Formats: sequence, structure tokens, C-alpha cells
Amino acid sequence: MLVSTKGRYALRIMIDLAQHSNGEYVVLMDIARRQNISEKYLEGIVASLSRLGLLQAQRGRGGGYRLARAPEEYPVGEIIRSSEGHVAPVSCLKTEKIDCPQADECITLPMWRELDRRIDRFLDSVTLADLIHGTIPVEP
Amino acid sequence: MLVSTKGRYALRIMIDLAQHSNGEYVVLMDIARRQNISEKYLEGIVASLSRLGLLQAQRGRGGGYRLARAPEEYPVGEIIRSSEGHVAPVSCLKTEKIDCPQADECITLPMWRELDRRIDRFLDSVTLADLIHGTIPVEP
DNA sequence: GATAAACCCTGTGCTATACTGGGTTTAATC
DNA sequence: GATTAAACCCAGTATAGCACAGGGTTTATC
Repeated sequence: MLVSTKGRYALRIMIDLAQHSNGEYVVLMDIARRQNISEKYLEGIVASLSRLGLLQAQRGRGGGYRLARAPEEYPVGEIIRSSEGHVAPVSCLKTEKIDCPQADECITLPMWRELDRRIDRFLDSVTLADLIHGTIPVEP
Repeated sequence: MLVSTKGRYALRIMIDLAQHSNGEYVVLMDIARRQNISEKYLEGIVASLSRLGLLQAQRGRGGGYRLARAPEEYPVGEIIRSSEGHVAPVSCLKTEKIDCPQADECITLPMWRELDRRIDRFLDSVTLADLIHGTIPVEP
């Protein structure tokens, strides 16, 4: 699978926040309940998003999480990469530097690279706001 | 990972056959040695390809495998699907019929569908011959 | 000081992946 | 007709990542 639950849940968290917060902090348990996902599992995902600055966290009573930007400013690709690293269609492209000893003569590598580029480009062309408004760019 | 070794090896088998056969049968062990992949593992992959008609198999002495069509007639997507089933970017799209109870209200589903379409379209736009000749379609 | 939240660290069951081994059938060749 | 060389078949297995669960610690509010 290209995108696991981590990335999918990350998206749902961001959508939930966009829809249920108006600038104030939202408690993680509320998100978990609404999305009906285990709070414990979300904890780790939210930690990544917060560490990378996509979310603002507030500790202590009255705390919670909120978006750091407007929904239009979040490319879906960034959200997914933040929660599960670079999405690669094949394991050869997982790391930036390709460690396969046969990479030079590999005849399929250019195709994987192009596929990777297209996936990234598409995911980065969709924003959180697009998801909420249902305005996904569709290829003819 | 979207495409595992199964699909990647399948591709390499097909390329190897296109390059090292001239209509005659090629022994699996030769492919395994050239590609330096375990013959035993290839066995299962070749079985799928043969069962689905992408390869012709000949048993007994002097037997082996050969392509069933010209390289231009093989979309990469077909080769990959034949060896590992439908490639889906998210588990929600693994089966044709979506069994998620929240599918109706799922706000992200249209995006995954479009991504899936684009991946399929790209992989089906590249042929075995394209790989061999290095003529991969590149998006501007 | 009680409370309610985020934070942190670790363990665990499950499933898919990437193989490995051994035996059976089929078809040429000696 | 025996030998040989190939595809075929039917499992078993080790590892790794995924999807959680538990329990405790820190931080801020009331």
C-alpha cells in the first residue's frame, strides 16, 4: 500500500480540525471519538504533525490542537509525508540516495521515478480546502 | 509500498525475455541467474504470468518460457496487475466493492479514486517496448 | 492542590512479504 | 524404455512493518 492508515488518519485529523475548530484548541479525544479511531494511535500521528509545525499544540487543561495555517495552505502531500515519510511507489525510491548496486543499468528506474513524480505532484496539487469543498482536480 | 518485488520481478522477467529470446523458449534458471533473483521465488511469479496468458510455457526437456506477444503489446500496468493484483494507493480501494461503512460520507475517497486512476493510466501508457527503448512518457 | 490535557516510552498480536525445500508431471534425448 | 531436464505443485518459515494498547510523566488551568 502506498499510503497506510497513518497518512489517512493524519488527513482525517486535519479535516476534523478544519471543520470543528474556529481557532480554538480541540482535544484529541474529541477527534478520536468523532472519527472513531483509537486515541492512543492518533497520539503518535499528531505528534509528528505537531513536531513538523502543521499543527499547534497546547498542553495542560484547556489545551488541545489546532491548525497552524488556513486549509488552503495545506497540500495533501505534505500532510501525508509528515505522518509517514516520503511516499514511494517502489522500495528502490524510499531513500533519496538509491543504494541498489544495479541502479545504473536498471531499465525500469526511470519509469518509477516518473510515477513517483506524478504521484507527488498530484497529492501536492490537492489542498485540505479542496477536500472539504469537494474540488478535486480531475484528469480528462 | 505500491508495487512490491513481485511486480518488479515480473517486469524484469518480461524484459529479460524480450531481450534474450527470439521466439524460442528460455529456461527459468537462466533468467534467475541473469537477473540474480532466486529461481524458486520467480517460479510463483512466472506461474501467474503464464496462467493469465502473458507468457507461453513449455514443459519437459527443451522447454521454458517465452513472450506471448510483441513487447509493444504489453502495458506495464497489465504485467504488474498480473503478478500482484490491482495496485491500490490505499487499502480502501483494494477490492472493487468498497466495504468501508463510512464510504458515503468519506471526504477523501474521491481523491484516492483519482489518484488510483492516474496511477493506472500512467502504468498502462508505458509498454514493455518503451522500457527497453527508454521512451518513457514524461510530464512537462 | 486537584484536574485535564498533551507528551513519552515500551510491548504485542497480526499480516504480508520474500523467500526455501521437496516432491510430481511432462516431454525430449540416449 | 530409461534418463534427463524442464515446468509445475504444495507446502513451510523468518522477518518486518502495521495497527494498535498500557501506563506513566509533564504542563497548564481552575
